[in-house]
Order: sequence, then structure tokens, then C-alpha cells
Amino acid sequence: MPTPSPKHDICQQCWMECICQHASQTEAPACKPNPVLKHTSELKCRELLYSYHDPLKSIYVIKAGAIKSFQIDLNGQERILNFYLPGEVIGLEAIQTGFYPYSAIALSKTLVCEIPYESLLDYIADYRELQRHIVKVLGFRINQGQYIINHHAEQSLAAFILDIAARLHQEQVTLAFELPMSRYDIGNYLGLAPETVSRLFTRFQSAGLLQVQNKKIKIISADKLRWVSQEGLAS
Amino acid sequence: MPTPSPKHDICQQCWMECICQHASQTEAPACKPNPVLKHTSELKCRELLYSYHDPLKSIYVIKAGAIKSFQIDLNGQERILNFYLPGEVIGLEAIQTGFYPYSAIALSKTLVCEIPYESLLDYIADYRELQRHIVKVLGFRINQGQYIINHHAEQSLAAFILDIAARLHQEQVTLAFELPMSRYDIGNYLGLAPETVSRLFTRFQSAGLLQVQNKKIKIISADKLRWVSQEGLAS
DNA sequence: CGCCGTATTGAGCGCTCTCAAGCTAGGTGG
DNA sequence: CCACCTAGCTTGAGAGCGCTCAATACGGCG
Repeated sequence: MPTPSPKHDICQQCWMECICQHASQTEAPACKPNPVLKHTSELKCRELLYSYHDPLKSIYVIKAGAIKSFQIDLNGQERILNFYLPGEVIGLEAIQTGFYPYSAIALSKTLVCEIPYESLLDYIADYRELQRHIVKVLGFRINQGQYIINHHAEQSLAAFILDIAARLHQEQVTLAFELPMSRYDIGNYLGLAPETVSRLFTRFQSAGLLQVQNKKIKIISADKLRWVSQEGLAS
Repeated sequence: MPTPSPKHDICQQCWMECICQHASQTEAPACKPNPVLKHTSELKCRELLYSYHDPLKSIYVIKAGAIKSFQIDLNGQERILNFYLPGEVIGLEAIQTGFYPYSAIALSKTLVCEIPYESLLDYIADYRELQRHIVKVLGFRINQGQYIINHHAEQSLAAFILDIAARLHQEQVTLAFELPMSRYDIGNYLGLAPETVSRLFTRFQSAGLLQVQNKKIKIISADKLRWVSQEGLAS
């Protein structure tokens, strides 16, 4: 049995898939371009997708790779706001003001689909079910990243690992995966020193919660990790 | 010159005002009830608006008072997720799953307008400009609460005070206001011990940033506060 | 006026940061 | 193919911020 084409594979987990499909099928199929999807482009590692305060033209869906969003504070220090993984939408944060409130940069070779914001709003205006989908997409983003407000570093990191694992595999926590970001990035995002992140990985490994080899993570006990994310590593 | 009616005053700063107005004016004016706004109700101090995992029926707009959202962790400890101030919308977090992901409780006597979720979506489906407004409301919520990820307690609290001040007065930082929540609530929300919050208020006062008397806050230097929220209180 | 919940203040300890030194891995050039 | 080189990761020792526990002060409400 042949596996689905790569393109299809990638799009199955995409938050915009239903709208993108709808647009490409409903409109004059072949002659007109898809009114929602502008094009897909590839970013090199460390290439900027957009910069702080650029005007909102498009939102983007990550197809492969990963992106981090960050600001630079008065000291010139980077402050990471979020990570965006395959299937997720980046750029919605600009809706409030019309300008991106952060810079976005690729963490590795990254594929993104560009969706012009105005075209999207115009297009969904005529389709009630697509409106509801967009509201869902926004509703999802509202709930992200709540776990950062943990008092203890162990809790933050355990919750972070579970979150990334779930997002990389669409809600099913799978055993093995590769972290798209560095220890420095994790620490910056969680408000921890990179050394602390490193030490915790070692302790998590000793405690039999997971196996670590550089960026390769293998979750041994998701249940124990979940426990640690709530109660801390008391042992 | 007569002052505007209290009702009007309260509604001017409401995120849903334009939709609520649109609905009450467009539909058969007097005979039919407003299809978007169900009714306004008053909560006593500590009265629940809804509980964790209740199904999403309505979203609510705060007209007066304040509400906090919280979860109870495995230890039975409260964890505060957010505060909702007059003019703001609560309940959008339930869009993702269809269930409220937290309990919501009034911090004082609180007035809320109930907007049934399905009616709202049905109503805006026919009005392009209202769709855009809802997208903006959701876009606004996406950006809230980013400042919590500060490494130092001073920064977190300074940013928190500025945020509350701005939200209580619609973007213009005004000098004097009253905190709707306790020291315990602030600490819980920011991931700090209530004693630390108290000590910081004292230090902020000594440093001439603000005046504190219990829940009454008077900002002396918003600029310095802004500085502290980024750089810390080095003096 | 007295009570109770909330806020303040103090002392000591522990977690996490900082600074600094090895270590590992992947990439480059000879 | 191997030695080097660099960036990122790991590990260690000491210092400081913020937590915990505890006592006191305040303030609103009956």
C-alpha cells in the first residue's frame, strides 16, 4: 500500500487545511490561484520570517521546521515569547494592533505557507463554517503557554516537555522526538538559566522520567512527567 | 450639562459594545429582544460565574467589579490564571474545547452581560464588519499576560501594576486606582509569595515609584515603573 | 468595640543564578 | 581520513533572591 504523498502528510495536521482546501476546490479549480494561500516558501536556519513592528500582511502556517518569536529588551537581551511547530499558525498576535509585536526567526530549515490576512477575512465572510473555524483557531491560541507560571523550575520544564511532545504529534504524547530549540532558548522562554535546564535534564534522566541525548528526547514515563509538572520532583 | 446615563458610561468601554448596539438597532427595535445580549446579572463577592469544565454556553462582558479565573491543582492549591476587568470579555478560553478550562469567581460585587456563544456566531455570520471585530477581540486576548515570564519579582510586579492601571482606564495610565484583588491573588498570579508582593510594594513606595495604602495605588512615576519592569530596581 | 481576614515585617534557609571550567559533537580544511 | 575548531552542552562552586514560618499591625464589618 503506498503511503500518502509528503505534501498531503504535512497538510493533514495543518490548522488551516480545511480553509485552504475549501478555497482551492470551491473557486474556479485550475485557472485561478488559491485565493487564500499565496505561496509556500522555505526559510534557512536563522532566517527572519518578519521583524518587530512590521505591518501585518499575512499569517503563516509552519509546514516543517520550527520558528521562535522574540523581542529585544532595553539591555539588548533577547526574550523569547513563543515557539511555533509544524501545523501551527504564526502571526495572529499582530491582529490587535496591525503590527507584529515581535520578530520571528527560523530555528532550522523551515517551510511556511503564507496566507494574506485580508484575503482570508474576505474569503471566510461568505462561509459560516469557515468563520467558526477561524474563531476556533484563535480560541486555541488564547490558551497556549499557561504552564510557564510555575514556581519551581522542575515543574516548568516538565510541563514544557509534555507540551512540545504533544504539539509535535498532535495531542498524542509519543515517546521519542527531537527538540527544535537549544537549551538557551528553552531557558530564555521559561525564565531559567540554560545551566538550570541542563541540570534538570540530567536529573530527569536519573529519575527515569526520560532519556536525553543532546536534542533527542525519549519520554520514559509521561505519567511521572505529568506528576512532576504539578507536584515537583520530590524524590 | 447632564452627565451621560450610568448605563451608557459603562458600555462605552465595552469590547462588545459595537456588536451589542448593532444587534439592538438592526433587529425589530422594540418588540424583539436583543439577539446577542441575553441579560445582565449581578454577582455577589465570591460568587461563581461558572465552574471548571462547565460546557460553554455564553461568554460574558464585565460591566463593573472584577473576576478572577483559577484552577485547583492536585494538592488542592488554587492557581490563578487571569483577571478580568470592566469592559473585558471572559469565557473565550472555552472556545477551544467547548468547556471552560477554569472556574471564574467574582472578586467583589460584579456586573456581567451574558452573550450566548451560538447566537453571537449566528448573528455575526451576516455582517462582515462584525466578524472582523470578533477576530480583533480574540486577537487582543492572544497577547495578554506576556509579562509574567520575568526573571525578577520586581519586574513582574511593576509590569503587573502598569498592566492593571492601563486596563482599568483603557490604555491611558492614570495616576490613582484601586486594585481589585488581594496581595495573595497577585502573588499567586505572578508566581510570587504574598509576602514578597507586600515587601515589593513597600520598596516601590520607598523608591518613589508609587504610593500604596492597602488596595489604593497612586502611581507617582509611570516612567520609572516602566524602567523597573524592564531593568529591575537597581538602586 | 471587638473580631477576623488581610497586610506588613522579620529571620533563616534553599533553590536557582552567575561565573568559570571541561566536554561533546558536528563541520571544515589540509 | 584525520586533526582541528567552534558552538553548544554539561558540570561544579559560591552568592543572592525569594520562599517559609512566625509574629505583629491594620482595617472593615458586625
